[in-house]
Parts: sequence; structure tokens; C-alpha cells
Amino acid sequence: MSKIMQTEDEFLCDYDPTIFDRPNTLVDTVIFTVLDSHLQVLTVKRSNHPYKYNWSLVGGFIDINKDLDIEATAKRKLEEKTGVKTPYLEQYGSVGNANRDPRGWSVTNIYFALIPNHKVDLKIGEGAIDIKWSVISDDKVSDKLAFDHADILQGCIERLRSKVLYTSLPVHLMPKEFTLKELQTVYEIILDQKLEHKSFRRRILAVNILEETGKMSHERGRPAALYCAKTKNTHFFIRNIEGNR
Amino acid sequence: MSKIMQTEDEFLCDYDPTIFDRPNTLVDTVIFTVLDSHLQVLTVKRSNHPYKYNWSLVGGFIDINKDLDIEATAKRKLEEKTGVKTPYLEQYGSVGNANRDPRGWSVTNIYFALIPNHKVDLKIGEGAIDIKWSVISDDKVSDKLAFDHADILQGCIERLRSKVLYTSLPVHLMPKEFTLKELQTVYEIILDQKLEHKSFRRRILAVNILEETGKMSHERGRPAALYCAKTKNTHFFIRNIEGNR
DNA sequence: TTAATAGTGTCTGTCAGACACTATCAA
DNA sequence: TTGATAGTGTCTGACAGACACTATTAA
Repeated sequence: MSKIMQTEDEFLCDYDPTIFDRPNTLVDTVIFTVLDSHLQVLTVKRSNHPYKYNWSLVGGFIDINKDLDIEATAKRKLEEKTGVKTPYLEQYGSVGNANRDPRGWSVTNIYFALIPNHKVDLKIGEGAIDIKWSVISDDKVSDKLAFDHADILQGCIERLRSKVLYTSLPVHLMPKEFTLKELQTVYEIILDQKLEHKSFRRRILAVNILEETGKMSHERGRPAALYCAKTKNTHFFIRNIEGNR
Repeated sequence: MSKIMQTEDEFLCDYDPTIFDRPNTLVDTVIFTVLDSHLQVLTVKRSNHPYKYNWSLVGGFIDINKDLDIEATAKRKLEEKTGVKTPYLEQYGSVGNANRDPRGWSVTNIYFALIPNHKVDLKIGEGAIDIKWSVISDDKVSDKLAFDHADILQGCIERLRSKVLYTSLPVHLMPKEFTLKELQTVYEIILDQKLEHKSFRRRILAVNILEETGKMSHERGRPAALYCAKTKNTHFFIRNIEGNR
């Protein structure tokens, strides 16, 4: 570092990454599903300090020898816990400050995932002694969450809710085949309000993101057409759902 | 760490934050302004390796002894370079991977700022030998930027542009007093398309975010009413600007 | 007067909500 | 048949774009 002139290669050769104090760096993922008529989030019970035996979001340290990027860390943890390999995964942002972790200055990179509730196979991974879906009610879960995870969860719920007003995001929460009414119900659960069914059908069908399977769902009453998603892409509407006037 | 039972306090007392490899952690800010009929971004020329003498975004390492949170890092760097203390500042997200920095695995927490072009006093800070506004054209600046800053810049421009379709964000780029036509021009510069003036006036005036100062701007032609922002809050419209049909 | 720019009046188009109506199944 | 649920017809209202019109200044 003290040489008068130095090439970039010489600089990197001499570079000591430990001379500056660096924050701890983590990745946390808010894994959403809709189950039993509720928006739910995957939580794990911590087996280690800090916040030993408290429930928390799914997350942990980046393994810089194994993960190529932070999204890979999120996917690795998510697959480890749920077996789901290709969820809808979007970055929420990052939070970093001196107080969020008693071990010291830390930054967490936050993702949220949407996964259909079918065929999820929960596994208690390392660092955990329990895992469960937690019902979200009033933007919170009933257990007190470790660290600042309650704030992070609330931020992700708000982001999700506001995007649901102008996107087809809830399609990522559906099973392979579903009826329009089932999709509407998922919208209603996330938005926490009833929607007008005619407007909803018109809106969804107009943008050509679903395909009729030709099959019908036979529950009570008139059978309903089963649809499947035409694409993994999310549709962005140019007008919001406005809710009841 | 090897004790059978340990309280959280004992755990924290024994905790050694250096036993795991941790990525470098930075904060970068895309500082936007509108100047000379162009969207521009603040760039600095690096005085040190890596990417010595290359232009880059404003940013650097977190000072965990000085910064209480990552936003404070962003604000500190921004004030150091521009003298602006209370800009519009929003987190874009974070990017972290093994390859973005030749010094090794690194994560950068990205913010974008909107500042009015008046009274900005650029200062070459530490780590830099030059500073300038760079014109954005085709989502890029003409200089090649260090690290993955060109990608980060592009992501922030896309985020900005999409939010401008349904928010009053451009108000944060205006001087204290401005005409509706001047505001419209800023919208047009960011969106890179002409807007219909009647629709624009109707949209902005309907939501009551501006206040008439009573003063008039006297340029060529009929004088125009001068407005100022009623609030620092950003308004979210329920319908997008749809552009020319 | 004219050129330039600010600002209005008003028509159409799109798509949201509201809500009554019809359709199709099981029991 | 009736009850339940799926799906349609169609009105209204909000607000976007289009574009012609009027208003106010300087030269």
C-alpha cells in the first residue's frame, strides 16, 4: 500500500481484506404461501445463540466459498428448508445497522419468495430445532420474531400487497391448475378485502396470461373452468385494483 | 463456543466475528439530477486501485464506527460530495457476488437520490481525483464505469422511470418554485417521451400536491403560474401515465 | 398586429366498480 | 324443483389521451 506507483495487480496481491472492520453479512428470505385461507410465512426456531429458541425468518450467513451471489444464498436456504428449487424470488432490499444483531454491526439482504402450498416438504435444517408456517394476521405473526425480523416481515407484506394491486403476482402462489375464483380468493386474502368478481375476471382474462386447460373443477354448484399459467412472467397492469368504492 | 450450556451473554462475550469469511460491504448511491435538458448522474474519478482513474458511482465502505446504519453511509458520502443534506433518498436494493470486485466477494447496498440541480457544490472527496455530472443517454453514461456500476446505474434508471409513471417523484428534482410546464419537461426527460400538456396539468393539479405561490414566471409568451411543493411526500397515482396512444 | 407560450373546454377511449341477470351442476 | 356456485350483460364513473380553442405577454 505504501509503494509510490503500483499496478492494479500489485495492489490486489498486497490487498488484505481484514484491515477494515466489516459488518456481518446475511441473507434472509420471507417465504410466503397461502394456506388455510391465510397468508403465511415460513419460520424456523433457532437452535443457537443469539435469540436461541426464538422463531425467526429463514436465513443465515453467506457462504462465500459456496455461493456465487446473494440470490444463490437465498435459494440454497430456501431449498434446504422446503425442497422448492425455482420459486418466485424477488429482492426486497437490505437493512444494515449497528443494533439489529447483538453480535455487532450487520447487514442483511432480504428476499421474498412466493411458493404454492402443495408439495412443500418442510425440513428442519442446521441452526434450527423446528420449522413451521406462521399465519400472518394484521401484518404480524403471533410469535415474537428474533432480531428485527418482525419489521422486515412487515415491510415485505407491504411490498407484496402494493404489488398485488397492479400485478399478477398471486399466480405464483397457485397450484398448476386453478379456477378464476380460487385465484380471486388469493388476491382477496393478500389484500384483505373482497373484490368484485366480474371486474376481476375481466381484468385477468383481458391480459391473456392464463390458458384454459379444458378441464373443469367439480365442487358444489356449477363446475368451474380450470386454468393454468401461460408464462412464469408477471404481468404489470397499467391500472390498480381500486377496491370497493 | 464449546461449552455445553451457555447464556446469550456468555455466547456474545466469546463471539469472534472474524472466524467466518465475510464479504466486503459497501454502499453506492446513484445521484440523479436534471441539468441542461438531460437526466444526469454524479460520477467520481477514482484515485486508487482497483479501477484507478476510472469513473464510478459515489460510494465506498461502511464506517462501522461512524455510521449508525447503511442509509447514514449513503447520506455521509452524498453530503461530502454535494453538500446536500436532505435529498430524496430511496434504496434500490443490494448486489453481491464473488466477481463484482477484484478484491473479492463483495456486497453493495445501493441507494438512489434525486437532487435539484441548483446550489449543488461539487467537492472532490477522498478516494477521488475528479467529480462531474455525467449525461445519461440510452440508459448509459459515455465513460466506462468501474466495477458493475453500469449495470447498477441501468437498474436504477429503470426503477426511476417506472416509478415516474405513477408517482410525483420528479417534484424532488425541481427548484423551490417552478411552473407546471417545467415539471412536465422533467417528466418528459426521464420518460424520454412527450406528454400531452392538458392531461398532465389535470393529473398533477387534481391531487393537490402543489401550491400556487401567487408569483408568475416571465419568460417569452404568456407568464406562467409558479408553484411550490406542498409536502415532501411523494404522491402515488392509481393509474399510470400511458403515453401517446 | 404577430409569435410565443399558458391555460381551458370537451370529446373519446379504456377500464374500474356495481349489480342484475343467466347457466349449470348436485341433491 | 331448489340451492349453490360459475359466468355474462351492461350501466356508470374516473381518468387517460387528443386536439381545438382562448388568454396573456413582448416585440
